[in-house]
Amino acid sequence: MEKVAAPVDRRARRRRETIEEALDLAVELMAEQGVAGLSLGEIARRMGIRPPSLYVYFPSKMALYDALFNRGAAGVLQAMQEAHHAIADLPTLAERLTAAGRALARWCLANPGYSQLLFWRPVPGFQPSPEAYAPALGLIEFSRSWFGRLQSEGLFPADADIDLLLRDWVILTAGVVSQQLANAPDETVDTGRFTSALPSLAAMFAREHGAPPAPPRRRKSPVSTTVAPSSGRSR
Amino acid sequence: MEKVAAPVDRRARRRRETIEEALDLAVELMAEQGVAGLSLGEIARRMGIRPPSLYVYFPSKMALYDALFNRGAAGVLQAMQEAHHAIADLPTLAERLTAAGRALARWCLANPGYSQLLFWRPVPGFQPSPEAYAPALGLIEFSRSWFGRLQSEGLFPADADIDLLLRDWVILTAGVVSQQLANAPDETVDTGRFTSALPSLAAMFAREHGAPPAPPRRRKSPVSTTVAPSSGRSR
DNA sequence: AGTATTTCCTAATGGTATTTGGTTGTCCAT
DNA sequence: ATGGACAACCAAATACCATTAGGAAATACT
Repeated sequence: MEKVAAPVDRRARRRRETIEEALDLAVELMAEQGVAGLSLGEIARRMGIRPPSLYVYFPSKMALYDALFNRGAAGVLQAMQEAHHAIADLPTLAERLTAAGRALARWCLANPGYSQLLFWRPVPGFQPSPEAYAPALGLIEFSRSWFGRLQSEGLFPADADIDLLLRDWVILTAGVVSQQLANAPDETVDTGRFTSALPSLAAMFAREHGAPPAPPRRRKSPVSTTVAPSSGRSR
Repeated sequence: MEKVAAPVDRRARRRRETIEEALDLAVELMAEQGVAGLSLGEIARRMGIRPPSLYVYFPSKMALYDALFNRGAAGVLQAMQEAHHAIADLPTLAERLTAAGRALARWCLANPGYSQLLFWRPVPGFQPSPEAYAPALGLIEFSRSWFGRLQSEGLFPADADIDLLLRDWVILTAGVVSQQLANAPDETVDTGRFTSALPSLAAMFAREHGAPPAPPRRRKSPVSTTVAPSSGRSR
């Protein structure tokens, strides 16, 4: 009774590995064929097992979608958290918004399968379970606290309604990502015909909702400060 | 040989009616279950015929999707054209943009089945045929000419790039509709948590890209004119 | 009336998700 | 090491799906 150092079964480990393998293949398939193109049979085929054997690991296809939703949401959340280390150093509001939008767009274009599942509702009866939805809530909370920090730093007016700002910003980024994914999913973030609108959209949003840039001890604010290097400025 | 007055067969007429009936039922089904929930069997069941009989009217399910895409695109186009009769009378740029956005959102929320098919790409191998896509191009062209008219009227600066403006505006409206459809398709345009952002978004867009409102015969443009009741403006 | 065409059917094929029941192998305790 | 518990897998079967093939009935045209 001294087996000490193997408390967690090797079997449980192998099981988790198998589940991960199935999910990886599912993501691959979704990226190839879209969410609706996902088939348990094809996953099983690529794993070298028969379709019914997948039911050892997932009680239904919906459960697989649920796991995918969870993984996807966790993936975006992590990508955004990592991106924000660099973003926090950027000086202006417009630059930070642009960088955040680009980070999101980059992840979405790199993971179109996940993105469809997360942002559209392509599966008829599918509603993510609370556990699967948790990281999505985490992303919302993360974004909200980010906006809160921006407000604390004085980049948003102190009296602004953070939730309204966030709603509008989410709409903007959702529009960019949605259009890019639907119309030209193979373009890159840099050359994408919609993602390339991010700098000018962020600049617009910053001009509309940002706080005046730290009044530099003069009476009149300068006419032209250093804003983002955007192209399509009209005014 | 005097049958004169029946040039177009009654059979052709009945055929068209049957096709219309099938498409109507398909739209109904898409609205209920989403695009992926569409099944030829269910359409046939509701028509009172057997599934294979549908192949008399559509060579494949893709052809049915194609017809639906065509119908949907024609529907939005018509809705937007009709809406623009009233829109053209509105005084300010922001009001016109808001009204246009609301008209689009209204149609999309009323026709969620079509909307999914048109704006997302939920069907794995489906690419609309040129004929089916024609009215979608018509909508783009209609929007572009609308923006051109706005520019001629002086609501957009004369040197503005209409295509860039349109791209950004499309992104905005796509974001609103996409978020509303994905997260709360049952809310109305007026109470929708995303569609209700349209006025403020349109105002932001108008302030960013609109031409100054009819320079009142003074040398310097006034510092603070009567703009929309927004809170945080930076410049 | 006869003929061609349209419309609908039944039957069948191969795909899907899923359930059932059985077989093999792996692990653990005795 | 042997027996029992459990995991992983499979074959077979069900029910749905899109689709094809071939035939029967209705419809229109000559």
